[in-house]
Amino acid sequence: MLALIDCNSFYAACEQAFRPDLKNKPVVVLSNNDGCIVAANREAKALKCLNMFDPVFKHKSELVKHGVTVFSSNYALYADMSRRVMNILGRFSSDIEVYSIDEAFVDLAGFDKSDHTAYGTNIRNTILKYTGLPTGIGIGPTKTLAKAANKIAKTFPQKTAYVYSIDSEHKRIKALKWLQLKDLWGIGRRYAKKLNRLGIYTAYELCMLPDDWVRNNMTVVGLKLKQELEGTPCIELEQVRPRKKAIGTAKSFGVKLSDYKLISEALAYYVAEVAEKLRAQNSLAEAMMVFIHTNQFRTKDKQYARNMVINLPRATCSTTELTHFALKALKAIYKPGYNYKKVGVLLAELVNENAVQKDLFADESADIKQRKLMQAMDRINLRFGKGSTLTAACGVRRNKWKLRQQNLSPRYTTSWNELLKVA
DNA sequence: TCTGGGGTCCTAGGACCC
DNA sequence: TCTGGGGTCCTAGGACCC
Repeated sequence: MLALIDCNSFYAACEQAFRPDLKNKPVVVLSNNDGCIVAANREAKALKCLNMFDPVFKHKSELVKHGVTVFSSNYALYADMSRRVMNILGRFSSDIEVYSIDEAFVDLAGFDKSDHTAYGTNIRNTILKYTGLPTGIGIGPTKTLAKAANKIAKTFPQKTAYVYSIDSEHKRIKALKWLQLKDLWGIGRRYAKKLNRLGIYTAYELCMLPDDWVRNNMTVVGLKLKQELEGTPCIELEQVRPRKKAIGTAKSFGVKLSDYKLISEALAYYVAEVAEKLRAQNSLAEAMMVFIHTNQFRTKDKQYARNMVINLPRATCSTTELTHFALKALKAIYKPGYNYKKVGVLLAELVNENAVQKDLFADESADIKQRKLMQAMDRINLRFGKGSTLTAACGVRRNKWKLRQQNLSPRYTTSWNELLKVA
């Protein structure tokens, strides 16, 4: 049996954990640049008028009217709270897959069958006690059924107390008949629509379809999903996160930008970010894509979007080397006279640093020096905070292009200067 | 005025190899 | 009239996840 532990309204709950005054009050969290609503707690969802991913400016008046507290995204806080939750899970089982920032699969093999729900409740109570974060826990024989059980746990809290286990054939059938296709893990908008047109609305009805049909119309991914719903595990627990195959970043500017120098400084900063992630997973990049575009929502503005792929002359993880090529690409695709909204970089063709063929004629001493420099930078930034050391190409005018974050909460758990004050 | 960001996997078809 | 057989690699597009 597998358990899926998932934090309820994770971002909003992280904010509330340090703001007891907001208990039982509506809270939403916004995307980068305070653009869209990306998280809402139960109280905020109950207002109905706040659609997830709607731009926040469309809801200004409702937010004020209902006294909703609004936060900018505080990823330093969420990442640290996530780490704490995962550490707690580690006490309960050594077989864990951290699936996303707010959920994890836990293998319950070896635990007493009759006690899965009690065990889940124990996990839930421990996380709540140590972090202040409420969770929902679903238990089932496959990942997909654990996901489904989780959905049931969260939908019927009065009946389940946020823990539900699909541990009998009877419960499995009942769950499948209740589960709407659109709520299934692995069924997105497209497939839901397609199946609905054929008169198929529940997970149970999906399972009634012949395997061949599912295979032909929904690829092997759909077939695996069906078999998982039937109780046959097809999706393995991935305890070790595989290395990423691509690492990218692209953030909208807080304001529209036209100036080449400013855009290049933002790009250099993003390159430093992705290069640090690249080194953290011991990979090198063999290719890079740089792109830039204007704001498609400003229909009156002239629009422009372009990208450029560069095959790097050799695999590298050096920020300075990557910056050099990124700026070269930007120079090639930048056109003056546009209001730009976003610039981004994607590192691709990532290879393990130990599996790379070296240049037979290269001067190794320069590489070693460069490697040490990067290690020093990474250590300084880890200890003294993001951006403590940067390349000169990043400039000193971050405030000209950085994210808009007007309702940012303190980094309560990761910065000495921002600790929670108790009066 | 203001509209997110970061990923993965699968398939079909074309180009190419021997 | 008849035109092989067995493969790999790449890409664009479509689907999905959080």
